[in-house]
Amino acid sequence: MKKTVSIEKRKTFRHGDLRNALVTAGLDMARAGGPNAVILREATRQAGVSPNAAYRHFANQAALLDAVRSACISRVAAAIEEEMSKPRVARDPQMFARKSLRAVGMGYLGFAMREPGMFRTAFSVPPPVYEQNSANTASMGLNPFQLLSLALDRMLESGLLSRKDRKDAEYLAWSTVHGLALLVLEGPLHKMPREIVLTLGERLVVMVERGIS
Amino acid sequence: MKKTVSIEKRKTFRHGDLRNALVTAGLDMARAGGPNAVILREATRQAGVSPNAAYRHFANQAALLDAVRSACISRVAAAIEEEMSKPRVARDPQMFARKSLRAVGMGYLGFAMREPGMFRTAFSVPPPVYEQNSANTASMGLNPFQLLSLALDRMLESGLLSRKDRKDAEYLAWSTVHGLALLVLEGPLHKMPREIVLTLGERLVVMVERGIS
DNA sequence: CTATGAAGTAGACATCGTCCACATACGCTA
DNA sequence: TAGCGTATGTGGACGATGTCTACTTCATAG
Repeated sequence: MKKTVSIEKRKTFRHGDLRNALVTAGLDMARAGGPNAVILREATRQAGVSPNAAYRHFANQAALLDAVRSACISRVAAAIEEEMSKPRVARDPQMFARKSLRAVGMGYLGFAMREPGMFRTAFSVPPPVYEQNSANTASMGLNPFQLLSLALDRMLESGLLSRKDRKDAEYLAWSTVHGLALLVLEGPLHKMPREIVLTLGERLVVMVERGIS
Repeated sequence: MKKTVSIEKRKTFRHGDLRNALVTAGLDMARAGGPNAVILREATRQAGVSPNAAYRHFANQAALLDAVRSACISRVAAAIEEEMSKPRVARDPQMFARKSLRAVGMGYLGFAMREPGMFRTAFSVPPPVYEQNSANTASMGLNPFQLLSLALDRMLESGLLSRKDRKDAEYLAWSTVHGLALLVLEGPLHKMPREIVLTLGERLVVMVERGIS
């Protein structure tokens, strides 16, 4: 239980990179136990620093949590990007668009199953991203929402989606996989086997593809 | 801020109905602030009782939260039932089935918008309801999941759904509205206006109807 | 009428977030 | 190069929460 990671009893008075150390520690806790497990004091402990030192870098524990969440969102974006980059060749534009949408959905779901704690942390309470984007990106420079938009744009361009149906389609598609993920991670479907979840995910994507237009 | 509800400084040593009083207090807190706001000590305070008294009725605060969640789920079920009972006449079976599904979805979403705290409490962490039902019902004696199943059965019976597509369809449909609700309540769509949410909800139901078969 | 056990009380402890006052030493300026 | 201002950490304290171990009260079964 007592993990006490990396407490080298630093000799310099200054830590040198405390802010980062705290976020990293917070990320570990988030990974292991979700947003509620991100304890400010524990983070300072792991960084080998007194509790109050944290307040030189974060206004309060909510601010720390916020930084951790931001990191988590980036991970989600990275997972989606990786899934999107899998299909090497993409000759048929429509097939390409379809595969893109599928990749976004399954990348999202896959990450949720692989890293429940980080996923739950990424999408909890206070980041009003509606009509507003601030970082949280991965290598491609896009956040999860923007990656989804990209996939939907490909569907529009390839003629799979009318301009009218394209509007706000991200919210429809997003709701779908997000719902499944949360029902499984912190909802009544807690005990559903992961493989079944992914199978349902595939059906979900098909459903979106068919029902959205 | 200080609500201090109903502290009549009871004269009898026994409270008489403490368990219920605690759940009620917990429900109030859940309504106001979601699952994290359900504080054991505060509940005992509102019941006019010492903190430890709670331990005569609940093993720990998690157990109290569990009771509160159960109550919240019943409320959800009630909301859905009400929405389902609205369409008086139902001549065409297919139309009836469609309306039923719509009612479940919109009842669910509507409750989420009306009672965010209770909704968030209802579907958080630990009630493994997958392949298992224990109470949490409303007047009709069905929990939200069973009400959804009922609607889908109507679609099957009226020929709107093949037997194959009917299988596990509840998870697909459920994920959809649940996702939208949570993205809005405790996710990035926090600031999305309620009316827009409901409009998206309608589109979502249509999407399910079309894409599910 | 009594004793037994369920329901409540009292006090204590560890942990958390956070505030205030104080200490340290990095790096710029004179 | 000496000195100093301030960013960064430390120490101690406070109130709040969950929970543990006694102790008390009293309704009721025998």
